[in-house]
Amino acid sequence: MSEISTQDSLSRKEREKRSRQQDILKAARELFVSKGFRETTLDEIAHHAEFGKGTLYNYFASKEDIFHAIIDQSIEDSLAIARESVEADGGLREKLSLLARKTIRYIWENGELLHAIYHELHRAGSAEATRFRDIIKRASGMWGALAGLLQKEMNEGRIRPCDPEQYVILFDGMVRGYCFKKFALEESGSDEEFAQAAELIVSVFLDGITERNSKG
Amino acid sequence: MSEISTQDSLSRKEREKRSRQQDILKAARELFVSKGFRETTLDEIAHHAEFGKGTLYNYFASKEDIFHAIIDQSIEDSLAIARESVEADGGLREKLSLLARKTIRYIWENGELLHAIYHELHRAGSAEATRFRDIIKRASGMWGALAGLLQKEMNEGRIRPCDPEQYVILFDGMVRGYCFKKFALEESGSDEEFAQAAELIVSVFLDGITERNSKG
Amino acid sequence: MSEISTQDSLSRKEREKRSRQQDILKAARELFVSKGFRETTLDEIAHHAEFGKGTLYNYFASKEDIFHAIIDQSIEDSLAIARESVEADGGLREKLSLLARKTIRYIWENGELLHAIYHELHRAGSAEATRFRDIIKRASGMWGALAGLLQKEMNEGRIRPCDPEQYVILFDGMVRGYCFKKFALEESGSDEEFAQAAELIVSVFLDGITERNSKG
Amino acid sequence: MSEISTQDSLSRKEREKRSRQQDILKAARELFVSKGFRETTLDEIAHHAEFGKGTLYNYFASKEDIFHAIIDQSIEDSLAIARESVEADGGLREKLSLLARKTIRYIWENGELLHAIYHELHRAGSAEATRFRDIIKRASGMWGALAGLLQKEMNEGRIRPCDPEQYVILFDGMVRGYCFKKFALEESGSDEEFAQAAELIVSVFLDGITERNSKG
DNA sequence: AATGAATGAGACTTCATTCAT
DNA sequence: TATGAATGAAGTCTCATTCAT
Repeated sequence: MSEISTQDSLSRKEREKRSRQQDILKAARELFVSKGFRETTLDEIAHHAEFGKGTLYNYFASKEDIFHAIIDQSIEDSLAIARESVEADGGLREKLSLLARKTIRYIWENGELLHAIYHELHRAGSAEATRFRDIIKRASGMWGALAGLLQKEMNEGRIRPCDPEQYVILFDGMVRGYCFKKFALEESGSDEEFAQAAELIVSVFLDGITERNSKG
Repeated sequence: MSEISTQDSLSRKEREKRSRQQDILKAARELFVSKGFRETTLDEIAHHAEFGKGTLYNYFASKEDIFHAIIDQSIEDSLAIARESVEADGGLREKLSLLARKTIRYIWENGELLHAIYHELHRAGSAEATRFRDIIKRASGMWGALAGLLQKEMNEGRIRPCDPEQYVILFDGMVRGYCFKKFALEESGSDEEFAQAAELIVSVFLDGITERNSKG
Repeated sequence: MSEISTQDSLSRKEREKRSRQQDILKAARELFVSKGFRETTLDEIAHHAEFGKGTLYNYFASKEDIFHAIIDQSIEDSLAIARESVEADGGLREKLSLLARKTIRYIWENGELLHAIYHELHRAGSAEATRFRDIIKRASGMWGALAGLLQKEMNEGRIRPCDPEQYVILFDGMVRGYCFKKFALEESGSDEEFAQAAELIVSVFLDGITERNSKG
Repeated sequence: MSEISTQDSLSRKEREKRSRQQDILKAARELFVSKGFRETTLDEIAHHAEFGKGTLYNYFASKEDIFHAIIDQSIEDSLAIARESVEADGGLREKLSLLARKTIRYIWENGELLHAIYHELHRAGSAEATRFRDIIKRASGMWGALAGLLQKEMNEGRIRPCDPEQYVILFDGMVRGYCFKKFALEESGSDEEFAQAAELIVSVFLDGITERNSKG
């Protein structure tokens, strides 16, 4: 009995701990999204999370630790988007289109956070290489499912043979290129607009920009 | 005659000042490239430039000023690459190919700096918006020449009608997407490799990835 | 009951905060008195207050803020002296005499601080004019009570009609003139000496220096 | 001959040196008057004097030295004012009146400089005591002539017996008190206004503020 | 477990002074 | 003699982290 109660207690404690962690991450994420990592102070995070500053250190070892947890979350998000799109109904074009739309929207809503992540990843290139190398690998794996899809199409001769990962990278690049330019210069964006951009990207990706109207 | 000597003297001073500025920029650039802007201290810049800390302030008003000067340089570089590529001999495919190769190489050599710039531009989104908005505009203008090229092709019915700037953005996105993935994960890169990547990008951009062998 | 305990707790915190603020002000005041505002560094204040440098910023927003708090204290002191003297028993001569004695003593004990304040007020003449203009006005208001007293005497024909504030300024000038000269040149001063000076000042103020022995 | 020429040359050099010193002092004084001593940088002085920064060190050993030279000048000015007033035609009342007017005007025109001097003198109280003690003594001596005048009147029974220096201090205090209050709160001042204030001060000094109309 | 006052290293910037030309 | 580029000590302020309560 005491065991069970202890178990329960621990389990409850564990659950509560997770819950508090999530509260903190949520608060931190909101601030990172709007101000960037470097520019957000622990005081702000603590205040926004409605905890004492010291309390944060009961859940995370350092400010960086909080950030890494958020990076993990974000990678999960991206992986989910990729998975959902690949598993959606329809053919390649539809899946790519969905992926592009979802990605654009996600970047739109998390722009600054993604940028902060990007920054931190880069910065790590030299310093804590190993740790971050892993993170990047995981993030890259995000495109694995899509690469698999392309490989299948390739096998069936519907798209040109090539390293499918390369294709994925280029597709991703177009999406991000669009977002960077768009969000750097304009303040507003509508779903409709994003859908149009997604169509253009998919269209260029699949068909290129060369006109092939000819044909007698 | 005394005028000439005066002129010479002034000119020498001016030249020396420029030279020192370049020395400082070079040192700062190297540090920014390897550590990022925020992470580089004035002490480090001064030491690396082999000047006293105070001396830097005879040439630049602030740490930010140094950074802006470097951004300007980099934008000039990029504009030059775009211009050279557009004005090169050959057709659209050759020009795009050249542009891609040059850009990849430039990013390869200046990756961290470009990232630092990108970071700083983003960070400014809210604060000193106006100033940086201008910088981004200038940097974007970089693609104007290329857009003009596409417009011409469009007019002659050789590529699908669309906002040419959009096309440029997607092309640029693919180039940068390739670089990001490549340089984040690998330490080495050869000209040959870059050339292959450039070909792939141009090929996808112009023709898409869909196979069109068939056709009786 | 829990409310009361909460109240107590809050009150204790608040009281402690005030107490620490006073500790810091006391330390700062001592240094300002002996070295002047500009010449006192935050490190010195922190060390003398036996706090870490950063701790000061938990209580005051800036070095200037500390100084302003001290100015406020000093103005309160002066206002209190003026009020007490005016409300003291006795006629005009006795009140003025008391005021002079108290003021001399106060200046004697706080000379350098007052000077530092004076300096800072002056310095502000051009820059943060508005803020300091207010402080000066408040400090000037200090003489309002005395001016009222003179006005009453004037109404009753006992002193020559004139803007009573002007009179107050002149009286104050004599007191400060005495202090400046005295304290600049001599290191010691006794209550007796101060009382004599006060008598002389009041005597000149009320009767002038002209001999009117004549009579019969 | 060579001796004479050398003498001439030295003399010319000496004269030129003095002249340059005066140029520098003039420039520095103008800046000190408008910005205070601490707040004026050597760069500003050099630029305003139209000399190179290093050149200043050929004429003065330090920034402080420049300031001391200006203090000396200012003391000379004050001594001159005192002397002129005492030697002017008329009786005591006229002389005092002239002195008050001249002093008010001088303070009006050199307020910030005088304040800076006052500040520096005070600051020295503890540090370079000896040097400044001398300066203050000299400055005090400024009132010697006036004290002598009062002594004479005293001897002839026209003013109440007392240490004449004390009287001078009080007179001076009234003048400065008026100026402080006036200049701290108002931006403008006319000669007429100053003359009225001077009359009031002299009147209070000589006759006090007590009404003595009556007398049966 | 929760708190937030305390800490102090470290960042950027200023400016009087020096010294090679 | 005149110059001003170079210097670096010193100043104010920030903030991630610790620790006593």
